Amino acid sequence: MDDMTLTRKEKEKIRHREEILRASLKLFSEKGFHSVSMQDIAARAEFSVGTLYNFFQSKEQLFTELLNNCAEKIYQLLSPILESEKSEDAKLRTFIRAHSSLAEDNIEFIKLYVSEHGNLTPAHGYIDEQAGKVKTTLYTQMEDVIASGIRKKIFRSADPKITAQALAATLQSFVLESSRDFEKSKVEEGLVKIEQLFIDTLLMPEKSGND
Amino acid sequence: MDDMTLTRKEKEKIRHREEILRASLKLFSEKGFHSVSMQDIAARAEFSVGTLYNFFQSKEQLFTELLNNCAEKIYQLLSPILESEKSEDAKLRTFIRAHSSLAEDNIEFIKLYVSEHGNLTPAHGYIDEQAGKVKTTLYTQMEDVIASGIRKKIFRSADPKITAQALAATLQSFVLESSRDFEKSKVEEGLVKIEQLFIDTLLMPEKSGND
Amino acid sequence: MDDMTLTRKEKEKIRHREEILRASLKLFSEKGFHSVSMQDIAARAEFSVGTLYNFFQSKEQLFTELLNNCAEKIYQLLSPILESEKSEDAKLRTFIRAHSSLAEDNIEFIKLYVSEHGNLTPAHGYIDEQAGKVKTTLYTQMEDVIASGIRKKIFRSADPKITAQALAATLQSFVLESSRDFEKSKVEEGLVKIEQLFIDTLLMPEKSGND
Amino acid sequence: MDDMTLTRKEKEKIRHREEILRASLKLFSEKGFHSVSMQDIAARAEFSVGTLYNFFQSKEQLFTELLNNCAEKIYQLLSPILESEKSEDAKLRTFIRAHSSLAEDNIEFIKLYVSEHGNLTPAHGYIDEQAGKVKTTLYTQMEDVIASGIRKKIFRSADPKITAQALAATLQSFVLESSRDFEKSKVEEGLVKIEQLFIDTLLMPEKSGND
DNA sequence: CATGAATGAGACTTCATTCAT
DNA sequence: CATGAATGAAGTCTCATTCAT
Repeated sequence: MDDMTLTRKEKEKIRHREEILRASLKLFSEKGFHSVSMQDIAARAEFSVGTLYNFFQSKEQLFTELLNNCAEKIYQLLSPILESEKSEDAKLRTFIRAHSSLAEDNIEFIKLYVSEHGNLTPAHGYIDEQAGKVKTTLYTQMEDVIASGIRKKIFRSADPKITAQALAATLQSFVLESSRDFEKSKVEEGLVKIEQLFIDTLLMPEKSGND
Repeated sequence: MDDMTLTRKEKEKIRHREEILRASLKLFSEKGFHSVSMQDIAARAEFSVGTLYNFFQSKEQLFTELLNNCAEKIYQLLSPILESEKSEDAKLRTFIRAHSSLAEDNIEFIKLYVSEHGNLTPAHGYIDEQAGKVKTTLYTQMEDVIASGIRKKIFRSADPKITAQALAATLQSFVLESSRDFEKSKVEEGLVKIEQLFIDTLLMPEKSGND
Repeated sequence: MDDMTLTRKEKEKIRHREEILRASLKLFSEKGFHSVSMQDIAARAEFSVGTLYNFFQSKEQLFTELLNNCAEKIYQLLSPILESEKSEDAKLRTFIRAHSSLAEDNIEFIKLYVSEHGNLTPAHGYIDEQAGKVKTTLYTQMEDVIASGIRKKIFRSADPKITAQALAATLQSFVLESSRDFEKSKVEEGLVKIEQLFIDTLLMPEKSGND
Repeated sequence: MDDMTLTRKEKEKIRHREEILRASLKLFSEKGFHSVSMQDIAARAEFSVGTLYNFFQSKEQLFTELLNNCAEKIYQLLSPILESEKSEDAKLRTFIRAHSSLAEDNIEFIKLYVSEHGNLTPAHGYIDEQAGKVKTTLYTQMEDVIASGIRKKIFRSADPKITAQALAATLQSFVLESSRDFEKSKVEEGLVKIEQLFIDTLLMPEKSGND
């Protein structure tokens, strides 16, 4: 019982913390970092301002936490796909299609990420390591998959780095656009086209019969 | 004489306005909209705060003006290329390579545009019509060129909309990255690779000479 | 047994109270009243904030209590010296030398006392009666000793009040300075000089052996 | 005329700055640094809070400025006395008596200085150089005067450092006490007694007939 | 049109205090 | 008596904007 009491309190604390994070995410993704005040967050989370500071050292730290969560979720979704045991073209196809659920589940995360992307660019000094590392890691993994596919003659010769960047940029642009008014079927349709555009043209000509 | 005096005054007025815009652009592109104060701009432009308000109604309007200029310049550079009389593949190749000088000359514009891209998204209500229109127009023109190329069997079959978006996203991502520390030869090298990636693979197989 | 339990509990209560006071003293003397939060004290005392309020009505009351303890300790040390049966000059010499151990043992008390001396001046309304009374009492006792010494022709004629104030001010200034980095031998050396300065010159000329 | 206009504006600015300083001094000396808010100062100075920050970078800097002024004024009053061409005993007598006008004119300065003396002690890291330097300089000058007097056999042998410290502490204590309710005649009376206590007893016995 | 001192709303953050457990 | 999460008033400081000169 004593144990339970303790657990209950701790559970509450975690729940409260998550409520704050949820409220923050919503607001930040809607209006951007600078246009949301701690008072706004407090009001939306139905806590007092002071309580926010019992959980997070500062507004910036709260935002960073959010970014980290975002990056981590995306990483957990996408990285395993690129690290799987499938063939290179299958990996990339799955990778592309995974952006559908990513767009569906994490619209706010994506908005958040993009909403302050400018100000969080290395150029301005900000950007937290975690988010940056995730991005770099995913890019590298994409490159590796493409390079590996080329070595195995699954793909025709191309620059892996640029190809990875192009695919990533396209997907990001598409997902962001989709997040404006999400519609599952349309998104999947678009992703199929991206798949065709990138993967089919990458495949070696002799590898006929794709789709 | 009265006429001359007026003209001289007016010229000066225009020059002052441009000086303010130049100072603003520099600062906004360096630190982002919210981290630059009107006092900062006044100091950099070597005018008083009051003078800024003689030229622009508000900080936001000044920023919007800047965005418009940015969009307009980019439009003036890129649109003629897509509207020219060359063949579709030549247009796209030129279009892509034009991003080199774009990156060189308008690094600040680009940083500016991206730096507040999030907060200026339709979702937030901001974004000025002009900049939005430019983007839409360019996209449409790209689509048209691609569609036209496909119709003429210069390009193989592909979704023009998605292809345009992919190319645009890739170029934007690349130019932005290049703007961190610009180096002409590297940028051109990269653009050639983008050209290969997109154009060469779009070309009909019988069009020989693609890798 | 009930009695024992109660006593044990009460002993613990007192111990807890003293632990809080000890932690407070340390912090207040280091950083001053306004730069120490109840949270700081709670952390250092290894109690919760709420517990602090079970012992003390408010932060100010806690501080006042500390001042009282401080004054009381000093009083217990110094007053008996002035009230002893020795000759007047011996009393003053002992009084002066006692400031060595006072500086040694109560550096924190002294820092505390001085650290907020300004804000606790009658002019500001604060200062607790106890501490004020102690000061007044000691001053009066010093005066009395000096006056008595003069009456007995041990000391030459001088204004007892001013002399007492001068001696007190000098000692306070010296002890405070010593508390910055205490070194026993240096302190004692200084006190000897103060003794020479004040007592030897107070002694009647026929009292030989003064310098 | 153009010149006059400029001067008028600048004079106004200086006047405003001084008004803020005056208001701050009053409040700080009454309640101490931490118990006075910038709002308080703004209200008393009849300016807005923002205006305060047009003149001073921070609350602390405003306070420091005040301390500097204080220290400088005291230095300008006292240092010349110790540096004058008079005999050593005359210098010290004049020095002591000068504390009368010091107490009269600068009660607030003194309260200010003492009001936060604790928190501005080196121990806490604060204290501005200027004020510290003034104190050190005056102490050194006092020491020099005393040492010189001893060398010239005007004063009998004594430790110059401790004697200087004792005199300074006594005067400070006395002036502070006097500042509670200033009464010129009483203050001068007290200073005469301090003079007798310190100077007369310092004089060589054979130098009879003083006072 | 130029100036820049003045404004004051509003942002972030701290902390003494309370209260339910 | 112990706990510590929650509170919210209050403090410092910033900055877009105004207006008298």
